[in-house]
Amino acid sequence: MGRSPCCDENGLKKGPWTPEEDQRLVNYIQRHGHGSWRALPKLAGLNRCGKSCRLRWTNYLRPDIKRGKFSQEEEQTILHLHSILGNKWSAIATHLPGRTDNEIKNFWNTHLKKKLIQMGFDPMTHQPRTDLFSSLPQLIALANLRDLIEHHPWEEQAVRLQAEAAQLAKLQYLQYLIQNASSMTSNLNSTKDMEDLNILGSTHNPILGSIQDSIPFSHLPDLKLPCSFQTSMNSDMGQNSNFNVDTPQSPWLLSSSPSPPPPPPSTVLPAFAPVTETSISNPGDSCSTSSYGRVPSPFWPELLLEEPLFHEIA
DNA sequence: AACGCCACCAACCGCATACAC
DNA sequence: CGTGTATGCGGTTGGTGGCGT
Repeated sequence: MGRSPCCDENGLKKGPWTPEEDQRLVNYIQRHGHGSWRALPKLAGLNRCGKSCRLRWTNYLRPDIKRGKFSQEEEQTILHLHSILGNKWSAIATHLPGRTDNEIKNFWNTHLKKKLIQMGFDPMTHQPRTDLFSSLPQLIALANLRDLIEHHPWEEQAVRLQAEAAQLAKLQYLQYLIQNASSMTSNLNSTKDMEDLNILGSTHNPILGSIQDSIPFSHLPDLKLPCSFQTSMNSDMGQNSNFNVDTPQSPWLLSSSPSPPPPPPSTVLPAFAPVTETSISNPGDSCSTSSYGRVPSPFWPELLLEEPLFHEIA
């Protein structure tokens, strides 16, 4: 349990790498492999510590590194995995080929975290925040509406906004169901599931609620279900699943949503249940506390939960 | 043009874990 | 089994460039 000695004890160079240093490191590793990182700098003729060399290689020089902007798909994957794994950057990175944990961590801290906060979600829990500051974006949005409202009859505005919100909510939710249809087929096994899907057209949807009557479902544009989904819907009438439309957490994960939709009103349920210490496989890990341990909500898409990931969180 | 502010990201630091002896 | 070393990991820092004033 000892600690490795500090790198700069012997006047070793720190700071940004020069192209010459990069070239030396690449050349050496291509010829000999990295072997012992501690011995490598001397062998490669670098005035750096082994740790610095390792980081430079793994985060920058490795040939299989994918650089450039994160795609929408990658962004969703990170959001999804982070809601399950927390700040386990290396674990998240294993599901994003070519991306390093450092890169993902930076992307999270500079983009995704802010995005969630702006939307009023706690970036650590992925749940809607209830404190005063979290309400600021909504309050500002409301303030911006004031001007609009002052110049138009209030009722007319309210009805119009309500109608638009209802349309948007329905479209986005339906879109979500369709996009994840193939992965849900294993879970969509019951008449209950069928009912859950049909709830979009009912007048009892707790999400859409009373506005359903004023916005007939038939007003929505035609949306085609994937064949595989329709087939499974027609054939699967098995046992119950946990799929539940009453818990629509993290709706911004809709992949092609132009902008993240707001959290659904009136239905705020946990996206994941706290996990007890005993359910975590690695009790020695300081990150494996209940604050990090999470299980996915039934609402979350399953498509990214590959088998190795289940083992990680099991 | 000069300055300040801010976002981004490479690199560092320190702790935890794995493993050899 | 205890100790020391190597490596992995996550949090943080600091340099840099873009942008607005």
